[in-house]
Amino acid sequence: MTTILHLRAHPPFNFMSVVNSHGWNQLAPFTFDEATQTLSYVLSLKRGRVIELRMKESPEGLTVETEKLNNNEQYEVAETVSWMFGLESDFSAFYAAARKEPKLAQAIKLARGRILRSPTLFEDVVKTILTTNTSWAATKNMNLNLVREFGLPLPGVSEKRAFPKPIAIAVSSSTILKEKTHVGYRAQAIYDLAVQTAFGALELESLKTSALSTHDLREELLKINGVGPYAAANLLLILGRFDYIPIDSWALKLVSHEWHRGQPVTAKEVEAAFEKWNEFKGLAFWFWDWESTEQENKADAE
DNA sequence: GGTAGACCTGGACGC
DNA sequence: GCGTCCAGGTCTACC
Repeated sequence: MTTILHLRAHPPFNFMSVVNSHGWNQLAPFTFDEATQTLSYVLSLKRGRVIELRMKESPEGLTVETEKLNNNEQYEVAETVSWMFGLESDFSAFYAAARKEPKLAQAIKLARGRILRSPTLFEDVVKTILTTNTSWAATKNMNLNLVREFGLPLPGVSEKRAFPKPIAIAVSSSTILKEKTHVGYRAQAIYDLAVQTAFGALELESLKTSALSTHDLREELLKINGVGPYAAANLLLILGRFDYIPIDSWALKLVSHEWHRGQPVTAKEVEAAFEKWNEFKGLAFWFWDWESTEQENKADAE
């Protein structure tokens, strides 16, 4: 027996634009099946039951197929998936501002703007820390180790596991975390975050609906060990605040090729390039059509 | 406020 | 197969 939930999205909505909004779909416990265009996620419900969600596009939003659920569980899953996909988000103001910018035409056409989230901010902060100072391959590996070693298994399918609850990491130690997951020096930051979250010293999840200004919210994120300017900006994007740009080495390269003929640029020059987009700065950067510039450069070189 | 160096993993490369 | 080098953000100490 299965349960199928039909969830409506604030239009316009494009399922694949959310799935491909960043690399989260490649990080456990997410998996994406190209053949069926299905995004799966192993979810640990509040009462501890572990289920697998299989999400697909539908005419009005998306459908979620999972094991047979009771009414409370159905409500929890609907709320969780709505948060993960930002189903209630409205990007009309961004699209209006972007209408005259050819480099954002694709963003409007494909209803880009939503950024795939994890069910909890704890998971998104941990994953963001795992993206810092390393390659994408190492990020995927460290995250997979974390899920394998500390996540609860899906009943009957032990190789599929949910993302670890903070308490699962908090009752361990940073040394064990480091040994088992190969997260290196990041172990202390992840362990501290798990302890603070598990024992109530840090109300991380409340930041999802915080009334703080973006500046103050950023300050709160920067207080987390392991979260610097790049990670904070990335997390703000996930939280639906777009006033900051996550400037990493890749961002410097993109801006360098877009406006500075490949010459080295600084973070300030990246900021300056998107200054006019104000509260949509992060969105304009994230969904800018960088590819067309790369193609133009290639054509010029030939 | 700006800069240098340490932190750790994994991929690329040379032998 | 092994060793070396390098890329990648954050933090801390120092100027």
